[in-house]
Amino acid sequence: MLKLTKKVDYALLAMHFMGHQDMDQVSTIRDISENYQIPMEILAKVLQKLSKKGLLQSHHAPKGGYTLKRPIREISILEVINAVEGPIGILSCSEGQDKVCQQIENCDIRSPLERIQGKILWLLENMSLEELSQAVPTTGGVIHGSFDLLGQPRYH
Amino acid sequence: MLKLTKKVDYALLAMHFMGHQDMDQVSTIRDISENYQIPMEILAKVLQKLSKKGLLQSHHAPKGGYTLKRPIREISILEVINAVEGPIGILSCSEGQDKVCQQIENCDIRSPLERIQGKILWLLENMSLEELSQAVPTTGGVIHGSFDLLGQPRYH
DNA sequence: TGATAACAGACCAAAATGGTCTGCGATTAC
DNA sequence: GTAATCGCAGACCATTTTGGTCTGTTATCA
Repeated sequence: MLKLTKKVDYALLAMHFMGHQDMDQVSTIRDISENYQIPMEILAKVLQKLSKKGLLQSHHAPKGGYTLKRPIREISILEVINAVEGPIGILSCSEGQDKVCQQIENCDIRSPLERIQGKILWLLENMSLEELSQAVPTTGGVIHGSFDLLGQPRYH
Repeated sequence: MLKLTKKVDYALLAMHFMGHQDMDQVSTIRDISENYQIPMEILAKVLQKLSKKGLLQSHHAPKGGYTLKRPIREISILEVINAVEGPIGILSCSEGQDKVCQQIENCDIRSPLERIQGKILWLLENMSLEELSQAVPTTGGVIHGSFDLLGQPRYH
């Protein structure tokens, strides 16, 4: 229920891993899977998807591996999710066009839920992988009068 | 992936249904399931959970059924979700305490993801069931200089 | 006291998810 | 040129989650 999949977790970890190396340094599946204890085969598939979607550059050869195609600050969480799981929809009726939702004609709550969904997507789209590296500030340091998108105070 | 379950859909629809009747008018499972084409048995369980959590008042007797315990404007989407599915966590490692996440010790992305989760919960907590009834404005009518929590314009 | 409503839980089927296995294709160091 | 090292591809399977069914019980009231 409203949960990210393991594959997304793995993708985020892998991207994060590569983001903390030189742009031109290759990382192999083995490197990453050993670092995070992720099964190699499944990580392989995840990285394949990421490279198909243009987030990674693959280089198959000895001494090959993957590199980032863009710096992590230019890649959003949403892009990663979309790459490995396809477009997301929180509505249970938003999946296949073939199957028809039984409730659709009487469903008066659809459009408001879509608004919520839009906001969630907005959140994910506007958080970059770079921010995944930033620890959350613990004490003090608020910037007076400055608030983020959810009305929470910004920190120095 | 990041999707609401049918049970939550059913719960929201049922609450919405009851919200548009007099507070003291009872609705039966049959009423609601017929209105939305929802299987009776499963709707029954959903409503049971809602009444156990104190969102509904049940009255079992002939001419009995369910009534809302509070007006819908005082009930958040999050409350409904929590009632039927339990507390939500977008992290795939946030489930059971018994199972240990393989990546936990090297997981450097946990706390940022928890921030995202917090924001999503905030969204769901701050949208009431009443808002589920409000259609989204289509054209014009923006209030100049007024924006909602996501920086989107407010409407008249 | 029996009809009508909710309550309870075992049970099952389908789908999503996480993971394994097996083999192929590309590149390059030697 | 060829063998080692890397990614690519897809069939396959086990587990978990989800959606739904079935059977029977309990409470209330006309």
